[in-house]
Order: sequence, then C-alpha cells, then structure tokens
Amino acid sequence: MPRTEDQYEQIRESKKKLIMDTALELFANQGYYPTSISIIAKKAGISKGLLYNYFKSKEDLIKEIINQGIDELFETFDPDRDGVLTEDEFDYLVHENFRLIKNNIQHWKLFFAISMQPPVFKVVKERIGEFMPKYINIMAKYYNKRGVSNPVTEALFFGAVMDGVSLNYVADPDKFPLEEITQKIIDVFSHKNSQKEQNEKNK
Amino acid sequence: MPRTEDQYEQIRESKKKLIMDTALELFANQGYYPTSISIIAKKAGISKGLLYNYFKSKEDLIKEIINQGIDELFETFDPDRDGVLTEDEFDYLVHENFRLIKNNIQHWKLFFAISMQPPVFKVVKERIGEFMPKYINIMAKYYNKRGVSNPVTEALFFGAVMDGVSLNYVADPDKFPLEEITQKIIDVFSHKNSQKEQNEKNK
Amino acid sequence: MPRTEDQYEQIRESKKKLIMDTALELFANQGYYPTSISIIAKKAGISKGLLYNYFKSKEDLIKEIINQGIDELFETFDPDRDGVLTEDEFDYLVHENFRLIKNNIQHWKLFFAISMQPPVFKVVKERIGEFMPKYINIMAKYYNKRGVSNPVTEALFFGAVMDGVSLNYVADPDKFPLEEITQKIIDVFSHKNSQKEQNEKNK
Amino acid sequence: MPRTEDQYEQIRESKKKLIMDTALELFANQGYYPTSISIIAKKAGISKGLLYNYFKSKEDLIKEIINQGIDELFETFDPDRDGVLTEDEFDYLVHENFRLIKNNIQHWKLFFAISMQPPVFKVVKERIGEFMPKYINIMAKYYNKRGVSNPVTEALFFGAVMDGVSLNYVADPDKFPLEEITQKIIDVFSHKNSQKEQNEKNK
DNA sequence: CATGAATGAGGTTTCATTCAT
DNA sequence: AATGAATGAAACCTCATTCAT
Repeated sequence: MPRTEDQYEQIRESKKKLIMDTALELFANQGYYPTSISIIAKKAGISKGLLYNYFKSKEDLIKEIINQGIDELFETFDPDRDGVLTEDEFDYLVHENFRLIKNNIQHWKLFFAISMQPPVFKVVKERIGEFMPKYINIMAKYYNKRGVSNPVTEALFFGAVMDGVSLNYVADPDKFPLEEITQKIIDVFSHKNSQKEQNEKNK
Repeated sequence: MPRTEDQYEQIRESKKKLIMDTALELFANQGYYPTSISIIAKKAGISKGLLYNYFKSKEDLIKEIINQGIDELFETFDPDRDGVLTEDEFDYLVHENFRLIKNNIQHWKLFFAISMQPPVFKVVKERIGEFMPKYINIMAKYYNKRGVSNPVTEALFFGAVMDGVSLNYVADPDKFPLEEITQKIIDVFSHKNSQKEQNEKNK
Repeated sequence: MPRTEDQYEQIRESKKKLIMDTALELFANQGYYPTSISIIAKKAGISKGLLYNYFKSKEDLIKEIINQGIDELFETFDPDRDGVLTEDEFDYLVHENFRLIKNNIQHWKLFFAISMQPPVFKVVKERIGEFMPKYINIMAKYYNKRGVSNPVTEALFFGAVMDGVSLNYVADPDKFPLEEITQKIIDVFSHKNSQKEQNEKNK
Repeated sequence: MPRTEDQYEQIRESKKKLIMDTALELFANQGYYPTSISIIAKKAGISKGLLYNYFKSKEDLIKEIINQGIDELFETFDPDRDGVLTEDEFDYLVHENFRLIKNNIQHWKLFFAISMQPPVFKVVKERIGEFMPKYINIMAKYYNKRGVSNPVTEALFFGAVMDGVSLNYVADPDKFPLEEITQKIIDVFSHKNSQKEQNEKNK
C-alpha cells in the first residue's frame, strides 16, 4: 500500500526545508559558486539525485532560499496593511527590522553575503522592484504629511540608511552599537517634530 | 635596435592595466566565477598564456583589482594628511567619495558584489582593519569638537550611511537621486550648526 | 465482492496495453533514450513503480513494443500458411503491407523512427533472422517456378524494395505516390508474364 | 615563440578529423546515446576537455559528421553538373552510390540509424529538402526521354529502391548480394531498351 | 614575450531502478 | 496492486592552469 498523500506531502515539506537550511548555511559561509551540490547533499545526508527531486537546478535552489528571506523581510513593513504609516508604526518598523536581524544574525549574515552575487542579485533586484512602488508610496505619504521637502528622496535615503546599518551590524555585530544607532535613525528619519509644527500651523 | 628597459617596463605596465580593466568590466557585469580566463584574454586581445605572465592565478588577478579600488577609496579621506578634518574637508570627503563611485560604477558594483565572498573577503577585511582606527580617530575628533554626544557612534553611523547610499546608488544608478541625497547626508552629518553654537559658547 | 481472476487478467492486460501505447508514442516522437521512464509513467497516469510491475526494464518495454509491431507485419505474409505463394497472394501481400502502414501512418512512422536505433535494432535483426529462412524459401520457390534466374537474389531485392518504399512513404506520406508505386512493384516483381511463358512452355 | 598560424591550423585540422573518425566508428557500432564522450576521447587518445575545444557539444559533433556524409552522397549525383543524365552516368550513379556505401559502411550504418532521430532528423530533412528538386528534375527528364509514363513517379520509385537496397546492405553486408542486385537495379530502372525503341520510332 | 592546444579534476545534472510503505 | 521518495552511477560539460613551441 502506498503512503497517503498527506504523508508524502509531509516528507517533501521537511526534506525541502532540510535541504534549504543546509544550503543556506553553506552558501553563506563559502559563497554560492564554491559550494558544490555534492557538499550540500553530503551535509544534508541525502544523495545528489534527491536534491534534484526538490529543486530543478542549483540556481533554483538559491532563488528559493533568497525569496524566502525577502518574504520575511518585507513582512515587517506596514504590518496592519492599511497603507498608512503612523509614527508608532515607523518606530516599530525600524526596531522590528533590526530585531529580526539580531535574532538570527547567522541567517542574515549569510543572506547579506550572497544577495549581491550575480545569480542571486537578479532575483533580489526583481523582488525589490515589486516592493518598491508600495514602499515609496507609503513612505512618501508619511514624509509629505510632515512637511519634508522631496519626500520621495527622503524615503530612498531612509531605505539606503537601513541597508547600510544592517550591513555594518551584520558584518561585525560585537563592535557595532546597534541600539544607539537605532535611536539615531529614529531621531533623524521619523521627523516627529516636523509633524508637531505642522499640526500647530493647522490650528 | 632593442628597446630600453624602461620601454619594456612601460609596455608591461600598460598591458597589465589593460588586463585589469578588461577583467574588471567582465567581473562586474557577470560576476567573478562566471567570468572565465578565456573570455578575459579574448576580450583583452591577448592569449591565455600571456595573462598568466602577469598574474599568477585568477585569484591573484581579482585581488589586485580589489586592492587598487580600496587604495583609491581610502585616498579620498583626509586628503592633506594632517589628521584633522575641517568642515570643507568633510564636504569634500562626501562629494569625492560619490564622485569616485559615479566615475567608475563598474568597479564598485564588483566591489560590493564580491567583497563578502571568500576569496576576496579576507583581503577586504584586512585592508579595512588597517584603515578603521585612523578613520574613527579623525571622525570622532571631528564630532567631539562639535559637541555631538557619542562621537564614535556618530562616526560609525556616518560610515554605515555612506555604505548604504553607495550600495543603493550602485545597484540602480539611474533611479537613485545621488545628488540630492549627498546634500542630505551633509545636512545631517556635518553638524555645522553645532560647531557654530560651540564656538559662540567658547567666547 | 472480489474480482474474478479473469477480471484481474483483463485489467492487467489493458494496463499493459496502455503503457505500451503511451511509450510507443513517446519513443517515436522523442526517441528511445531521450524518453524517460518518468515521463512515460506520468503520461500513462501511473507510477514509475507500477511500470516496473509490468516490464522488468526499459529495454524490456521497447522490445515488447517492437515485437508486437513485427508480429503484425509478418502476419501479412503467406496468409493461408500453406507455404506456397500464389500470384493472387503476392498481390495481396504487397497491397496488404502498404494498407497496414497507410491505415496507421503515425504508428509506423514512429515504428520506423526507432527500429534502427541500436537497442531496438538488435531485436529487430533477431526477429528478421528468424523470419528470413521461411520468407526466402517461399519467395525463392515462387520466383523459381517463374523461371527467374537467381531467385534468392530476387527475393532479397524485392524485400529491400518493400523496405525502401515503406520508408519513403512514411517519411513524407503527402508527397509520395504510394498507389502508383504499388502497381509498379507488382509489375516488376510478380513476374506474371514469366509464369505464363513458363506455363505455355510446359504445355 | 608561438607556432605559426599555419601550424595551428594544421594541428586543428588533423585533430578534428581524428575525433570525427573515432566518433563515427563508435556511434555507428554502439549508437549515438550509448556512446559517451569519455569513450570517444579515450579511443582517440585525447582528453575529454580537448574534444570540447573542437565541438561545442555532443550534438554538434554528430551534426558535423552527418553533414559531411550528406555532402559526400550528393556529390555522386550528376557528376559533370550539366543537368543531364546519360545512360552511362546512370550506371555510374548506381555503382558509385553503392561503392561509396561499401567503402564506408560505418558511416551509412550510423546515417540510417540516426537520421530519423530527433537531434539529427532536422538537419537531414533540411538537407534532403535542398537536394530533392534538383534530383527530381534531372531524373524525370531522363525517364521522360525514354518514354516512361509517370516519369516523376518512376524517379521517386527509383529513389526509394536505392534507399531500401542501401539499408538492407548496410544492415547485413555479408549476406546481402549487392553486386547482383546492383545489376538488377540497372536492368529495371535504366530503361535502356525504351530509349532504343524511342529512337527507332523517331526515325 | 607570446601562443593556444592540451589537460584533468571536478562541477551540474539525469535517470533507470529499488523499496518501504 | 500501487506509490513516489530515494539512490548512485554515469553522463555531459567547464575551466583554471600548463607547456611545447
């Protein structure tokens, strides 16, 4: 008697996760190209052939890993999905972003290490391309409300700063003062005072 | 009539540059691993054998390219080498940094793409390790003078922001408003007003 | 209520036919080697494992398919199995051979496409080897009776012509004038006149 | 000092021939798919890598071999290229065709074995498509002159017979009486008598 | 200094077949 | 009878590097 469909599904699910986790760790430590399918299979305790039962190519494997990471990252943004960012949500966004990275430094270190390599970068760029319009729309609205000149530019600036800080933290977590810099980012980029002035003018 | 030794040296030098420039362009566009020595040699119009006359391995070639880039970058900092950064020099530093990247986008694309990769990472980390103490010293002194609390943190923040902005610009040069953001960086990180207040208090 | 053994047998039989028909179509369109067991199973709507329940290997599968085709073809020859070929039977043989092909061009096109590939050819050659003595015996007797010199050679010639015409028809059925050429074959190879002369001499 | 271009050209020429000859022999005996690049390289006494220096894929290799064979075959037809086939030239054509096949049985074994197979079929069909109009034109003219009814049909018939005989000879060269059948073909298809009758009627 | 034919180790991928369920 | 996950051998192919010339 064959297994039930549910059993097969479960096997596939867990084995796929095993392969992706193993590959992520190796890709991050050694890089994408220097990590061979053989090594991944060996470390995951499976045969090379089986890996191709789950991913149709090495590139497909890295793409799935990357997309998974990007999905997680994007979810921190606009958590209640109402298209409007409040000041509290801005604070949350910044803190949550770094909390995510801090809680799984190894994961993000690895993620940063590979996301700029050619076969991966293409995927990353595509996904970011999808995400950007929504991001810019919400952020620009936020800055516009607070009287910031060039709100789109400010949104892009803020995004770049988040990238740079994440990158530096991940590159050397022990020496980088993430908490203090988180606060500095909020001071500089939340524009809370601007909003107050704006409100008072409206009275 | 045989060439003088000087002429030979000159030929060697220019051929080496040709190889490095060709390789840089290919590495930047296709990545390090996907670019073969064959392709580099063909594009440079020389034989594979000759390339090995100038670089002892593919890894050696990329290391020289990376080091060249790092040298250039570090030179923008503290140009008169007096250990003190003036506000004009701060402005120059920011502008010059981005001018450099803008003038040679490919180099920096490559740099970002591979700087976290195993064969290159060691070199990059070493070079940055050399540079950091001097950088932190000068920047902290600069912020200290202008009454910034946590001047070291501010220096690290500034560094991270420069990284993030450079990265975002290089990733999509056409859509990233580098000029405006350069100005925003100077507004936020030069702390010119603080200095004025400082000076007046000193009177 | 359990099925009777007969019903089981019937199910087995029809499933086997399903597999063979599916495989034949795929083998013919894509070739033997490029067609994987996986694809055959998927197209037949069964599992790979089940296929091995019916055929002990891929080679076994193709051999059964080929043998089936050969059986059908050989049956056109000497239909009343009396070991003697009359002129009417000769006509029937030629017409029936082409009718068979014409009625199922796809099938024969596919069949021709694979029968010359090494793993298949071995089987074909074997079967033809079995068939040839009987064929030669009957044909040679036929030509001998009609006073043809070298009756064995004539039999081989006739066989080769049937092959060539079948092949050409199947390769491009729309442009090949099968009816007219069938008539030409009978004109050339039935040696009816010879027989008449022979008969008249016998009087 | 490097070799001269001529020397390189010569090396390439002879090595390419070596590879093609070796591959042809193996392909013909074992089939295309069952013959591995490794085996070809080993038999040719070179490395696998070098083979890919001359042919960009296994498919490229077989295509070049096939095209070479087709070129050779087509050259036997209408040797003086005056567009008219004399009876002597007809005799020559038949004899030369079989002489060619006899002298290089392996090539033709391979040719028949794979010409209907996916990777090769497209090439073969294209090449035959180029050749057919010219062939039909000349042959039909030949038969027309000799008063054969349906000269185009006769031309196609003759072509099919040549195919069938070639195929049967190649399939089992030891047992197939090629010489005698060659004579029979000429007897049946040259229509020499018809011409005579034709000429006499013209008087 | 300069060439490119040649190597060989190692990469990715495929697939017939097995087997626990 | 039926499933499809799992295997492993072997296929095709790439490419940094060497070396005779």
